[in-house]
Amino acid sequence: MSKITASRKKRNRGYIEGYKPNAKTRQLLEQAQVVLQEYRKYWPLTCRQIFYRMVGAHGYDKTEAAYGRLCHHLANARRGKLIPFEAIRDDGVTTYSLGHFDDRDAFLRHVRQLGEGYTRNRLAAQHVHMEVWCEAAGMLPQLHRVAEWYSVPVYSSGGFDSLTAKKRLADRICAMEKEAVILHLGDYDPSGVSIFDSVAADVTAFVEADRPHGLVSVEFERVALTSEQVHDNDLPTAPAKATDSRSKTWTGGTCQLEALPPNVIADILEEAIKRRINWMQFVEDLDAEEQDRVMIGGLLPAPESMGAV
DNA sequence: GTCACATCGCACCACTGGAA
DNA sequence: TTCCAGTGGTGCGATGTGAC
Repeated sequence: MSKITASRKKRNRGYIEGYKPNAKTRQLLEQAQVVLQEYRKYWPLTCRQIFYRMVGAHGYDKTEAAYGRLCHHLANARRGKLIPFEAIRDDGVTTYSLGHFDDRDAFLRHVRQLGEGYTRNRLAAQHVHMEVWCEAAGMLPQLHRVAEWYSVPVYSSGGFDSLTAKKRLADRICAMEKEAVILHLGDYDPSGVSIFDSVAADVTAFVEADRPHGLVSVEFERVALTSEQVHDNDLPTAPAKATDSRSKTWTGGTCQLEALPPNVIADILEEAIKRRINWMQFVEDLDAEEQDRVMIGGLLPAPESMGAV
């Protein structure tokens, strides 16, 4: 019978108690903490965003090895409680939540909360339907915070490549029976631009084939990242990979979306949404929403009927 | 020569695990 | 602590293969 022996070094599991990084790592983590504090409002940041801010603000090496090193230390620092878990987003988890309740009172409380937080779909009466699609799934929470006020849904382009997702998008647009605008945020590189163009062509073809009438159309707007934004923000670029077949027709450098500071991305997106909004209609909807909320409040179960809340 | 289909290597991202 | 190779799922363009 073989004897199981402990390996020379065990991988970190759970929290790292008494985490004491060496001086060089400590300096790296301090820089990361500065970036996290600077953009506290935009948490959670992705590792890529922290990386690019460190490249820009602290002269950190812009290499894949340096990025890997940073990810490694950020993971340890979170296990070591030096950096809060909620500061960084690195998950790709898909969740199926259950619409189940502990008991009747829990259900009634839920209904009351829903009513109190009632929000109208502020896009429903607009002449144009909008959606935001982003290549980096980790940035969705930041983009959602901007788009939520306008009832603009945010999607990850992880599924943008999928034929099913493209058909579903076309179906949604046809069902809306009005103009649609897809605001896209992605890297400035041959693959990113090529995928954007092919998706735009594919969805447009589906919409044109299936639309109920000629007023239904779709426009794809590349909100970020553009060559102008790379230039205007003096972003760090890298040459296009020679191994990528699409690089042959590409001129100039490439740049990751995360190289743009979170506040700049938020401003760019908000400006793109605002440009399409009919403000008179928007204000009318806000007024109607308030009236709806009062009316719904009167229909909700009284707090005393739900036991202790 | 043309077409359809298959295959290949690549991109994306945040790790993970093993070795040094 | 650092480095390297690998993982997951999908679509891209380029190239190869076979049928007509």
